[in-house]
Amino acid sequence: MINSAAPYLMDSFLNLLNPHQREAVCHNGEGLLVLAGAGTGKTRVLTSRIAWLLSEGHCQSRDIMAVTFTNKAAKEMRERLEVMVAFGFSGLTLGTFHGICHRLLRRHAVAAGVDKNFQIMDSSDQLTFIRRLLREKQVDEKEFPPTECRSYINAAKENGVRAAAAPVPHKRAAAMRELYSWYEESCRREHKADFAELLLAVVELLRKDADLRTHYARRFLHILVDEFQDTNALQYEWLKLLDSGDNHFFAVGDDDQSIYAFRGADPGNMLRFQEELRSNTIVRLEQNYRSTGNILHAANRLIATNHNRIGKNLKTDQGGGAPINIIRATKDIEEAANIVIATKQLLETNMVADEVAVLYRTNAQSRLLEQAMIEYAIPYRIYGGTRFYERLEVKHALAYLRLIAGDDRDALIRVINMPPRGIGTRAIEKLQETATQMGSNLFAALEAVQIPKIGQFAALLRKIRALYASGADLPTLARAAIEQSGLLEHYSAKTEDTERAENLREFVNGAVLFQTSETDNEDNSPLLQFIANAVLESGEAQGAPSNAVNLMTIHAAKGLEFMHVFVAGLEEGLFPTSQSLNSINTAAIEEERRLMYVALTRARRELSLHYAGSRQVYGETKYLPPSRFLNELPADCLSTDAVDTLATPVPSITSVPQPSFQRTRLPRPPMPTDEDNIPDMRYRAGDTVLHPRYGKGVVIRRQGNGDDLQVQVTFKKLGIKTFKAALAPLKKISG
DNA sequence: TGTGTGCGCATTTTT
DNA sequence: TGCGCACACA
Repeated sequence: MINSAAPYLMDSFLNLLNPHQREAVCHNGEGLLVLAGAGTGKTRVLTSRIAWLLSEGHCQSRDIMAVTFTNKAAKEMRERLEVMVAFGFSGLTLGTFHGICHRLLRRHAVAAGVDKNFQIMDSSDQLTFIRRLLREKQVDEKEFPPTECRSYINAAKENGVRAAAAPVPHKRAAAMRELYSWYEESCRREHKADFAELLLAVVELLRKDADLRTHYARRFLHILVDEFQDTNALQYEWLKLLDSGDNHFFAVGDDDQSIYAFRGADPGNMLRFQEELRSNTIVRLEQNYRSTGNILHAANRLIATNHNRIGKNLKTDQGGGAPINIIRATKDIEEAANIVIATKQLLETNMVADEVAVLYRTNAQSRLLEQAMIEYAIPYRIYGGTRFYERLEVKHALAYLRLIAGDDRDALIRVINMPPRGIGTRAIEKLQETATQMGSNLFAALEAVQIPKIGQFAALLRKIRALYASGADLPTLARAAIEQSGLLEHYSAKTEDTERAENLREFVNGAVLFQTSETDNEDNSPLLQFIANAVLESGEAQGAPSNAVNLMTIHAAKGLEFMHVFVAGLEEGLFPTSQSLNSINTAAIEEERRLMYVALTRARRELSLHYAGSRQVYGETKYLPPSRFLNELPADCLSTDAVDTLATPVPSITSVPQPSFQRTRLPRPPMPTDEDNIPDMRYRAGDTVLHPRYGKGVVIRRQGNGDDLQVQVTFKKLGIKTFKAALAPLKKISG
């Protein structure tokens, strides 16, 4: 059967690959781990692999599953495949972990014990849900902050653990577990699923249903996983459950780019994968097609400082290129100005704005940069804003659709008075009481309660639900949701809200588009699919000017590349963050270093690294020394200015390395409860200390250990003083 | 019911 | 320092 790329076409694609890439693409053994460095063509390898499998007749498209983390990555793979696989690849399972599990869960809802019409909660929906639950159970939100509860629940789920099985090491954990248990119960009762639930429910289903597991494990002869270093315990278990014993796993990842360990991602899964999923070969992709020699050299050297890594070295055929700049500013505002002025000069020499990026560690840093961009009239775009389906007005519109689809309590509360129709807290309380008296839910009470305005709302609800029952299509429903509800009118009336009204119209456009392009011909209604899609794929952040300088966190920059990259805020306490410096676990600082590695490897041609002598942090002026990462770069790829800059002692920590702690491989060492247990932790760079005579100062450097520990403290007026930590009358104020 | 005020908080966040 | 959220008020 011809279902794939014509052979001659495939040959031409194979010819584009280097020997290592080809080795991976044409791998014939069982499993394969591809260690793909930054800019080494990993997407090309993944897509070529699929094209090769099909063209060589190893399998049909329906036998392949390719999993990514982001919708963007899935989309990119799909687009590239469309070019490569001439005869199409319908039947191929390609999507995110969550997207694929979502489909499985809908298909096997009954077997999994969930309602077929379950609704997905995004993280903000989840928080609202938890808040309501806490209120219902009369739990003090001060004592159990909803966000902490959410983290607890998500972390448990991502480790594959239900409330019933959650460990209780201490009293608080017992309380958390009970909360988790209530949460599970409420989710079940109200047909809600959070993100992690999509995976956990499928994992549990596969755990218990051997037939189903065998079915899928046999079906997917080839399972390809992108960004394997980012998999968490639950995702890994899911993959393992799909192991039939003789299907083929193809994992692509880079442990050096693991920057989501803080969220439960475990790069150790790469090694586990090798052992447990029959991959006795690693193919290393080290030929980099992105950056100049200097940039790669710097990145290689920096990351070599990390102990806990599989190990690889990027190389390039390009020359050294421009040396890396390191630029010191006296203060943060000046740093922003330096970057923006340099950007302006680049643009004047015909650099395309899109090809310039300013990267930073924390979102808070974007403010000064943004101001400077405005001041110098440079078009810019900040990534990380509110995405389309996360916008307030769009969430309202979506809530109306949810109400059409079924009894959704949170959706009801959200829009019962949106647009305002005179239903206040008092009325809602009454509604709630009625529901309790009836021994039923809010929706039953809606029809029973004797409040005219609620009666009107109930009528509205009946009307749009009737529309659905009569078979109205998705765009009609979307239009009804914003028009009959009065939402559109409400936002159109306010001149300052024209953008919101515009977004609501865009919402309807989205529905029209979804209706026509809808590829997922499962047995679910387009309405449910549309809602789920909105949550799982909440869309681009914003449509800023098309050609603009890119401002984003380093996390957001992963996977992207730019001709010229500025990295801002390279200071101890900011990057690496003070939290990572204070951590007794070296894993934290290693993750920061990987983040730096990601930042460096975004640049194709030029790289400028910036730091400031002082910075406003939460209204306080902090004097932070330059980041250790700057000192970890080899001098021979830096500009001479850069070397001088680093050598200038302002406040200097030049080449004195921070005391490196013994690298233990303990997964999670116990957190210290009392700082005094570990005297070395008393003073860290960036800490604010109080001296009886000199006043407030900031620790900029520490040397030695135990009783010999010396700290250098910079005082606003007196400058830098050195103290013996054991003797000095210093008191730590913050850090 | 919408508006104001003040408190508390403040890495990173693919789904 | 700046904001987002919770609560108090008119």
